Amino acid sequence: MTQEELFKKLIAHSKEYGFIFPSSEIYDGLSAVYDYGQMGVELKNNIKKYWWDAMVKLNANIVGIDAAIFMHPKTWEASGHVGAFNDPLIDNKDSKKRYRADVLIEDWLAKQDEKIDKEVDKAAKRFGESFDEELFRQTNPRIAEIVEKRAAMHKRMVAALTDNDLDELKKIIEDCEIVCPISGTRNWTEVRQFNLMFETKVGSVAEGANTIYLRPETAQGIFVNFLNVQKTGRMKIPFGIAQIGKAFRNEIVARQFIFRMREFEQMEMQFFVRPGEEMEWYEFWKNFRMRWHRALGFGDQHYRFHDHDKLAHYANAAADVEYEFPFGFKEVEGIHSRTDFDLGNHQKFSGRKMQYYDPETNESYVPYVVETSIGVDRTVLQVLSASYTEEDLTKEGGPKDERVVMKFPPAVAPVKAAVLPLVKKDGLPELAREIVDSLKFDHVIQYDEKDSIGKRYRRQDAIGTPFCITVDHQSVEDRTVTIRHRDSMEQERVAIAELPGVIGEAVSMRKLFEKITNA
RNA sequence: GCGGAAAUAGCUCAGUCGGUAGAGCAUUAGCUUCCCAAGCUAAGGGUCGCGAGUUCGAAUCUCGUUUUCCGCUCCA
Repeated sequence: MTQEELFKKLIAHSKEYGFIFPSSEIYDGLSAVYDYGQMGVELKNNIKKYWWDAMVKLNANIVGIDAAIFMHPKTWEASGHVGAFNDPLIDNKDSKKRYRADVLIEDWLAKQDEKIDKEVDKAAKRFGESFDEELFRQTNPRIAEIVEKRAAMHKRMVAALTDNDLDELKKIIEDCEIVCPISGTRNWTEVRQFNLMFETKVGSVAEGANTIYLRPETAQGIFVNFLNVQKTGRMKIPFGIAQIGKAFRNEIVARQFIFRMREFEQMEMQFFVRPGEEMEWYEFWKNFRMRWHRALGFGDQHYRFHDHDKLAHYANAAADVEYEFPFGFKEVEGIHSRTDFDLGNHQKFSGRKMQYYDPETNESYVPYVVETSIGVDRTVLQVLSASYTEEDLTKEGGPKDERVVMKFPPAVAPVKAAVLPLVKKDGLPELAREIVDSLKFDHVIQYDEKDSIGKRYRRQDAIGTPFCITVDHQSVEDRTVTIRHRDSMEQERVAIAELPGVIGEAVSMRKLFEKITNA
């Protein structure tokens, strides 16, 4: 089976068993937006809990917050999001190259100047010493024509950029007969605005409401609260602030299932350090985060670091944690050394001091920041694709038999156990219900009495339930049951009284945390 | 965004030459009581992605459109 086929099967499986649905499917769906179903939400919540506890509980110097999605518009000026991503873009359909529409027009304007200079040069050669350049420029009809058209186009461009009139920009490109420098054709797409941030209005639209944005990253909610948390929590540097929340980016191309969505969830931690100590903390968090990933037990060889050569405007070091998806190694998490870029800019834009008084060094300074930023949805996809397993169970000479198993780590599995009466009579269902009641306060438990026991095991395999508790006739007599293990399909007999302890231990996140901290 | 492919029941798919929409699995109810799917009976479930056009008549032909997948492109 190719990786591509595997990925398609994973997407189909995710929908069929209630993990992930296309958004608004009855209306044909909405491109690159997905909903989590009854299984998906459990898996996702467990992954978030695994992250939150690993960051906030295991590290005494990290606390959490939950900032609003709406933020003051100035936030995005300070962060650099407003300025950097507002360009009108146009594609050439033949060369498939993308250009800034205003740059294309400006290049054309520059070319007109060159044309004029050429005419002047030609004339200068022709007339020799008697040549009056000024007079020539003013009187030559060919030059006059170029100058007039150039001026008209320039005026139109300025107006179009001011009014943000994208159709007019396209018309100017057509009227100037601008060709693609690579393909040499005039086969252009429409001009589009490439602003990554979603806009909305606050207050009455009629009374000149303010434009605000859906946050394109959660990090800024932490930076603007830096002083609040530091002061009220009596935090001493180095310390971190963690947050899980939604962010929104209007990607032009959003694809690969839930890998790149326009609405997505991030788990971010900003770690504030003394300037000059950022590189050792950068290394610390790279390693800590890698251990978090590897503790899930999917195989260390499927994870790697990718160090960035080209750095973003805010960073002085950056690395990705990549996982080997069916479609190749892809970024799941980023660890960035963000310097004092964000706090420094907020200080500049807000006029408030974003500084920390360090009692050890007796100095005030803007802290440096090391960020760990992981995509929740990408991690869900990572866990889904790592867990998806097809097994051939065909016995010698028997009929063909296969099963699909989601081999989730028990700690993140959506359903922890299913309680199954072997038959639907003789008091077995009643005893099974009693067992469900004894476990349901601590775990998500399913009860199923429909169809043969083998079929029920397969249904639980498909949603990755690690344990099936089977109630048989012996159970009624001696109050024991069998636990059937998902991966080995082997069974062991356990007293009903021991079930809460056995299941609780097996699905606990404790073992994962120990792997992270003991390394 | 460009190019290619696809879309029929929850899933996998069939549907001939344009002539009243089908199967298997799944689901629900009942029977069966069997520790690793596919035993029996019955039932429910379809705007054939959507919108136009051609036609006496369109799941089928044409155009447009939406969504998905693949390649390119993009991705602080």
